[in-house]
Amino acid sequence: MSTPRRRDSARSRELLLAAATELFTERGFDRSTIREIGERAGVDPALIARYFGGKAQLYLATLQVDQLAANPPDLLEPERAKALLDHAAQRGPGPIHRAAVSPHEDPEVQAAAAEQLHRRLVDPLCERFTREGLDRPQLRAELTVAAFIGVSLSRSSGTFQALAQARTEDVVALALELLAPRR
Amino acid sequence: MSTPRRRDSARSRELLLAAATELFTERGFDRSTIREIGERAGVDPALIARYFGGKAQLYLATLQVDQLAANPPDLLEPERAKALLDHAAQRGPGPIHRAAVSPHEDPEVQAAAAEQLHRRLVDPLCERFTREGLDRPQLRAELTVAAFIGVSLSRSSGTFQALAQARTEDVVALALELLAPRR
DNA sequence: GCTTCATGTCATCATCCGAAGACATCATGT
DNA sequence: ACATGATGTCTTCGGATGATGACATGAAGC
Repeated sequence: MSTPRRRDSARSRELLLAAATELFTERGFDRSTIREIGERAGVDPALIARYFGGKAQLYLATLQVDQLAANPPDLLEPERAKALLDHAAQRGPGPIHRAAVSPHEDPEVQAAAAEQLHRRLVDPLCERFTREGLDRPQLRAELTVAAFIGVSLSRSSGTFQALAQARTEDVVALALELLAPRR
Repeated sequence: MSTPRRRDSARSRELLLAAATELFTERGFDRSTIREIGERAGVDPALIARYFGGKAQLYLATLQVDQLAANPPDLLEPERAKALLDHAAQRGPGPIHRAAVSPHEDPEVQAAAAEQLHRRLVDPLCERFTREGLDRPQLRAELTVAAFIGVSLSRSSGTFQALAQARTEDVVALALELLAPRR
């Protein structure tokens, strides 16, 4: 068995990354402090500067690891939509979702978030719409993703009671009924 | 003609309120500072404390004045939806919209925002759905408003190019095509 | 004119934050 | 064992922010 080393930079790095993902997910970038991140990770926050360069770079790192990473989800597939909403409901909306509605101050950071958002959500939808021969596929895709993100974020915000309390299956069913293009 | 008094608390109050509405709309509550508000209003920021009690209370005051105040908009009426999206595109999403996706830290403030959101957007839709005999009218209404807000906020964030650049009429038409309940 | 209160200006405080660096401690190679 | 670099801990700095109160100034009543 591998002896648990008392000092392990890789492990510290990952602990910080995981804690940062949690906090950025729960409260967003601005309201998360590197002290909180360090506390949750059980790692001194000064190491954030050493291993990532700073809070902004740590945020960029979390974007790369965000759980959407799996095969590109197609929002119009009920199982995928449900999985995404479930994930958001249980662990909060991902940093990428937040970036869609409240842009980051640093343009570089915002651009990175936008790139992830497109690659993982918009582009797959756009391809689907193109395949289906719908007009304005890009606009349709962005509109759909924006609406989906609005629902996902609103569900976590506590502002909409019925939306937050409804079972995910019901939300997905209703949303797809509304969002699915007319045949 | 009324002599413009060099000292006029009512005027100072309104200048602060107007400037605060602008800034909260542009950058949200957290990223707006009372110094910026005072600067834009041409009024000393210390007067915020005197006339409103503090930054949070000033925010509450802006919620009451938010431009949605006019007759309850029905999102499914194209003219109303276009007006709301146009307004958001030109002057930024209102503070109420932001509150739906990123809850305020202070529960009291958040509750006030939620109340406005329901009174002005959710409730009218819910009544409409009820009249039309649709099931789950409350859930439908919240879902629709959440989606609409996602679109509105995303349009202003610069994350979605096609969505931001498309003419408002086209966005509304496409959104209504997607959102309108099946007949 | 003088008083008195409303209104406005300014300086300062306490707090929080991200960043940086000094210093301590452990691991590893020789 | 020792030297050296990696890793971790702690303190401190500079800046920003909201709040507060002391003080100044104008307005209104007498």
